Amino acid sequence: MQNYDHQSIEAKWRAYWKEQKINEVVEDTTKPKFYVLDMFPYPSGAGLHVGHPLGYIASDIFSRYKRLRGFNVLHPMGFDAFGLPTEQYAIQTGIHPAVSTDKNIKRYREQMDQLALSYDWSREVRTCDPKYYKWTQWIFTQLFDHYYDLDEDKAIPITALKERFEKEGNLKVQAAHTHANSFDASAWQSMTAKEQAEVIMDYRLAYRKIGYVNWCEALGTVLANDQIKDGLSERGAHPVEKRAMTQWYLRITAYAERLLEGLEHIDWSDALKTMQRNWLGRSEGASIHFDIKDHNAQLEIYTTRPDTIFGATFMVLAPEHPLVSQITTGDQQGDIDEYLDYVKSRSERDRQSDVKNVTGAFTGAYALNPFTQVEIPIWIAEYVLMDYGTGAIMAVPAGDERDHKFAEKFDLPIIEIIDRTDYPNAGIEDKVGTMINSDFINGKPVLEAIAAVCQAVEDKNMGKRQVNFKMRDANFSRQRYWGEPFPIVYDDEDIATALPLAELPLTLPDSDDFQPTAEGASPLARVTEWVELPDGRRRETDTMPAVAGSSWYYLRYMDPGNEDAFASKSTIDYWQDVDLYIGGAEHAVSHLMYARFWHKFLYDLGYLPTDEPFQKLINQGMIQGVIEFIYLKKEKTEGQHHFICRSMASDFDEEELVRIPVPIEYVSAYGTDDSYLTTEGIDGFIKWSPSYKDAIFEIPDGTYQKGATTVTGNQKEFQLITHSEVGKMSKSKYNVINPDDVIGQYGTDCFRMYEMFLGPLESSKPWDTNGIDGVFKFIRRLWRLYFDENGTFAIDRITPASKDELRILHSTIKKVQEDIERYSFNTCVSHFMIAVNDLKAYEVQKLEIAEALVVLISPFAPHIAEELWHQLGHEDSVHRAQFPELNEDHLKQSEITYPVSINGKKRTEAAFSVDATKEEMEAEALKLEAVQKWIDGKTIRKVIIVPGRMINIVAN
RNA sequence: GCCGAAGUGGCGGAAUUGGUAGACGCGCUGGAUUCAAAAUCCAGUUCUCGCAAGGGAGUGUGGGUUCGAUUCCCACCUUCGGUACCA
Repeated sequence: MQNYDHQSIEAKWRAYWKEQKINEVVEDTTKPKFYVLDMFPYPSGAGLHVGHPLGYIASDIFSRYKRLRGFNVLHPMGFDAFGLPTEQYAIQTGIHPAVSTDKNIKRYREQMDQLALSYDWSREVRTCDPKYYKWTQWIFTQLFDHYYDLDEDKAIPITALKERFEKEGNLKVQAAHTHANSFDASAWQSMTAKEQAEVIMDYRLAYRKIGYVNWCEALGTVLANDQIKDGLSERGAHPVEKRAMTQWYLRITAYAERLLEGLEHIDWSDALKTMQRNWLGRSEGASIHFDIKDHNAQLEIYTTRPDTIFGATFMVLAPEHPLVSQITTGDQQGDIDEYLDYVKSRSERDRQSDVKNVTGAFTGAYALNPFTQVEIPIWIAEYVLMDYGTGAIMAVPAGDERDHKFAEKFDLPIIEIIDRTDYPNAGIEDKVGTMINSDFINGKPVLEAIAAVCQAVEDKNMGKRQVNFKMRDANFSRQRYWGEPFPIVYDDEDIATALPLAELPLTLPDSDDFQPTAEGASPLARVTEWVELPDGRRRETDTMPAVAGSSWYYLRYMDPGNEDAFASKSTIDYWQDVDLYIGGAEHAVSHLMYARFWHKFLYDLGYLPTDEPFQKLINQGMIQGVIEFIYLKKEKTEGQHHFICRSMASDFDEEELVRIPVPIEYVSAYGTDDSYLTTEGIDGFIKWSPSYKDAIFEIPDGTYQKGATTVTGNQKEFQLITHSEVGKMSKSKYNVINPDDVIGQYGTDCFRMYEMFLGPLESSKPWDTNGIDGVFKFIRRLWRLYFDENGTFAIDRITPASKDELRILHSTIKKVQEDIERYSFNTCVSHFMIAVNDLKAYEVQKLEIAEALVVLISPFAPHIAEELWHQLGHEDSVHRAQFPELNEDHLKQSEITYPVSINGKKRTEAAFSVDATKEEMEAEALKLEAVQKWIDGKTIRKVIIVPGRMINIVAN
């Protein structure tokens, strides 16, 4: 009997598809479009592991399915090729990032091809390619040359803003900005060019300002907030400190409201939307001005609880607040200076790791409650952050937990302002209860009180209602080599200008020194012939972060070769936006937020027809690995490392042992509860890690050292039990499973179907090769449906399919179609198994059934489907076929078997004709022997019959 | 702490609108085929009582709604993910 030979068949069809350019797609207005996108990978040196392809396979199945349904499908892939790891690798090895990037991409490409992912590679993009980053730079120049007008609620050219300043100053301009002062037309006209440039800078959507940045000394660069974990750099776990630097920023906050609102109209998971909402962190409240006793300056605070103003017993400024130096009194100067020193000495990590500890110092100054003129002492404390709100708060110990702790520690008064006797379970920050001790709002419920105070604040000109967002403008500067250079030059007055399109791309100059300079400037600063222009101007030396290139790559796929635009109007009008986007949840905030921001910006400029880039988004789960550890005693035995069996670990205190990860190839029964090392496994481990070559390995029955066993018990085989843990697949845990190995053994079709069969796309699960045999068997069984026992292709082309065969086929069509549409690929695989198991009852398959089944399965197992399709006599590819049409008539049955329950518990079954009436069924059901037995001696209260579903008899 | 998701056999998981809980696969048990093995095929497999027929229990825990709850409501527990002095 001829068995399915995946090696030769898969290779044959991959070559055929390549030659036929079957995956290339062009705009075709006669067909509806569908855009399926994967998050493009960062090509790391490690290659793909079995976890990466999960999303790629799912999106590929969906793409192939949509093609069979007559859609013109755009399904591209590219590489997010700028970034820190490649540069770190270059620093360590001297290999130029461009060289290692090329090599890594080549490897990724091979692995992806092996998975038979139907990407149109003629559309590949790489963010590090000058032809690509020309347009990344161009979008940056557009951000630089626009500001956000709040009246128009969109981005407007800076030239229009200059004209308004010329005519009327900035008094009436409603715009997103960071400029502190107001000026009229004459003030504007009397400014120097440099002063004007500085004002304009504060309005640009891409702007420069001094900011406190996360500086990582060891990496020599600024890090974004999401590159920091627990106060240490995500990469390398180096300490991070705050440092003031002039940096480029993108004014994403201008789009905060639209980024929030847009979430209402896209089909993303609630979990993801909530994450974005939390990140945006919208809050409604009021900003209120407090006079300062004996000072001209006013103190502006932001609060979400203006109703609690009569309970404000002290004010707190952030230590960096500019007023601190002005208002501190002579006798408090010492305290304040001491506290500021303390704050400076604390790293980001200290601040985060001990939030319970309350600290602060008194300035000696007093603010005046704007309603009552009561004097309120002004303190400074770490817990108030300079870059949120106004960097200052009114502290209400009775209404805020942190304020309460602070008041207790420094013995400040606490005034109860809300009577919550009607709400015994409410917390002190809940917006329920009735105001007390609160002047004109006494007796009002909290929500009314908030409104009343807001109104009074505005009426009396003490401040205004205000909406705040937690999200900050993003730092867009990196002091690195391997990124897009900023298309910006400075003149001798340090006025920044963007390069015109004609001068783009500004290519990254070649260099072989990737270390940042001692002052923390980018390595580009060393390339003086590049930095210094002949006319005396100089270039920006920072580069853009990795998020730049990934914020718009999905648009470039529409028209990747275009040299005159990031994509032509006609291709954008055709492809519109992404219909389905699949990728990991690790990009839930930064990448997806930035892409949405850039998309909305380009929409404002009229380049895009829609204002959201990704209509449907799915986060695929992670495929985890099992990490195997062995226990090492911290204390050496007779100068030797001493490992012990897991079964002995409970005899020791936790502090006495360390867990050492072991590469999984040495472990027997890998992934099971009782995985262990044999003496061969130990030998392998020692060879791999020679520092343990003389180590002692102890099990309850004996020891193993330097190749010799001392077994005291009667155990036949030496088994050192390991400790298993599920975790991320990672090089450092030595638990990476390479898809190439699995594919080599089982074939791509099997691998694809097995990854889908593992479970729902969105849930994380550990990789387990054990189950793959089931899918492998299924594929061979599928193959055998088409061959007789002599291995000859055998299909009945004459006999029409029976009713039963048609029912099997059409129920499979129905289920597969429905399940693909709801991205439930694991259940599709089950349905295929059921179909093949059912059809096996027929010795020879009928043509009609055989053909439809091949098409149905082709998105999942493209190679075997293509082979069978050609064996069936087709010249063209199965991937150009049509999805079989569902005919519900074949699913209709003349009889339905009903479960019959008594009091909700199923007791028996009974078959009824589909057109039996309820009355007939009820009468028949009551006559059933099994029913009689259960209702004997009881009264029938009710009989419930749901047609097509079930029968329930209620009796007692 | 807050927000989100999820808890179903020995294991991965299924049950789409409240309607036969455990599809499909792994594993396991027994059998057929074979000189033997691989491969393949057949039967069984939630737990529990019982030789069987047939009972009882059962979807994290406790309650509720309903003729009927894995599904809806309330409270709690656990796990995972995100986030954190955000005023």
